[in-house]
Amino acid sequence: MTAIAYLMPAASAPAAVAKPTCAQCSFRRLCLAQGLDDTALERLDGIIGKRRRVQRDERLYRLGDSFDTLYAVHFGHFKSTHVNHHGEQRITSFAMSGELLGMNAISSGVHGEDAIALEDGEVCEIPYAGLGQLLVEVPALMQQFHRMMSQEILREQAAMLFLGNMPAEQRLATMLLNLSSRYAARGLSASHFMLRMSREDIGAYLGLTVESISRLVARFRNNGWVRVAQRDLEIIDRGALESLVSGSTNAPALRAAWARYPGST
Amino acid sequence: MTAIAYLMPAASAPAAVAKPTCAQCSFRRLCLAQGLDDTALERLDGIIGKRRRVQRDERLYRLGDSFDTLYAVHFGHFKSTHVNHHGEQRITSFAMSGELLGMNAISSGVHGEDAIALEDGEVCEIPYAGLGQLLVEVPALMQQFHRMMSQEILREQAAMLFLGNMPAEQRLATMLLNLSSRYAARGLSASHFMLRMSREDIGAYLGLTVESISRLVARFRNNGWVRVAQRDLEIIDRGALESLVSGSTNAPALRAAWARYPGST
DNA sequence: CGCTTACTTGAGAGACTTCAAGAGTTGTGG
DNA sequence: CCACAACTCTTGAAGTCTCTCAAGTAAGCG
Repeated sequence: MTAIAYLMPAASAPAAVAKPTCAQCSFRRLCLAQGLDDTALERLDGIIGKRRRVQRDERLYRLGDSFDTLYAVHFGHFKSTHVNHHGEQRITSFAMSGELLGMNAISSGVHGEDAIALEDGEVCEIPYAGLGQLLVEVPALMQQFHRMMSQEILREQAAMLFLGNMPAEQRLATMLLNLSSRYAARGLSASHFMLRMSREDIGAYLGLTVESISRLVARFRNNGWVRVAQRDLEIIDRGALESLVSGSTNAPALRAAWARYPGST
Repeated sequence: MTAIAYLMPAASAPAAVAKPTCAQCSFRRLCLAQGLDDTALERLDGIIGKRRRVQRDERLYRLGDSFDTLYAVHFGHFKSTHVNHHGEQRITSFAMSGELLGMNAISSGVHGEDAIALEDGEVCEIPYAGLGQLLVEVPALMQQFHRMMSQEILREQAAMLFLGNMPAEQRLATMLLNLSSRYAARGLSASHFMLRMSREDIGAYLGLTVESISRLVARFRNNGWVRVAQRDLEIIDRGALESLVSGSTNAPALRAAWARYPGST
């Protein structure tokens, strides 16, 4: 699993982690801890149950599980999936370091999807009850929590826009640029990264078939826009991808939406 | 504008409204006020700026407007729209009584869409700063606010699922059933209601063209599933619509998602 | 090294869109 | 109250994009 190294900064790499804290975490400014002072950070650490290791393909929670804790991704990637009668999988989001999983279960108290690890990873367990208590006492934390919920709404809306609107080429370009900016926000390369998900997963997210994704990737490569070897992807001609996205159907809205996405540059 | 009467209960009908309060509001249990005791209700009323009348086609806010207040729909319908370079409109949601508008602007402080009245209506202005203050003091209100944000995420996800997945027929059926259950939750008929939006708006929401919507509506009518005269719609064969939605691609997830939607029966 | 899983590529079919008119409604001014 | 204009909606025919079906190839894993 060398792939993990891509998203695991040196600081948090050691196999035997002492007792990680939000204060030390390199993804602090992308997460709930954003904008908190030292005292507040300590209190947040206080309610975080534990850092939980998860293996590839392990489910963080399943459809129907009762909700009582939010998960902040420490490292690794996750997908949120729905499965239909035909056994087909549809993915509503991919989560990476600093992002929160489970917020959509607050209203009902029950998870409406599966959260599955795309690779070995680690999450911070944040008991929702404890968080609620802390929000009242730490206004900055409440503000940040609301920002993150709001951002999640924006994300889904941006996804709605491209699913309902864009031709396949633009959907893929949009996704690649989105991944790129999120990696950049994490101090990683914006132009060269590993796709953590299969072609099938990409299709399940973009509303396309595996075959279409495969053909699109080939086209992007043939056009000289990207260099691809399996899941290793390098963006060669970012401008081409950008103009593909923005020259088209509803680009302004989309770009505006993605621009507000956590981690965009 | 006789159409308004459909969503304006007798209690709130008088032209000269004295001083409406959350306590009196018939949509209380669908809105932020849900679960609050009398004292809390009064405090919520205290921060609500005013009830603002809006006319058909009026914009509650526009793309780029700075965000400082949330809007609760008192009566009337609204659409949230994005416009692209080509002048095409895409709709991310339709809002009706008791639903909150503007939550997606919390993260950036700027509205990323236009909210447009589909008919004359009224909204309650909820200053976000004041609300933040009150959330700290009224735990039940904070809980309810989080539930509403969470529900909004679920809504967009459900929309994502059908946009990326379902053929046109199922999208329309899903939307009609969703409207139906939301009206039912408001004490209105689940089987007979007015479509507040144009065919074009429906298309802009479902990711289809006006022509497709028109053909679909005709097909539904010819199949004896609905009776339609302009925007007056009556569901004749609910079972047919339901089996269309659930017999298909990703029904379970979708139904689960819609089931958690505010107002589902 | 063989098996399973993931990805690629081709050809034909189907669904929705686009383009083009035409019909029905609604609103307005004489 | 009617007539005309402006929308909104409907319907048809051709075109396009993506899917489905069907192999075939490459990679990962025991």
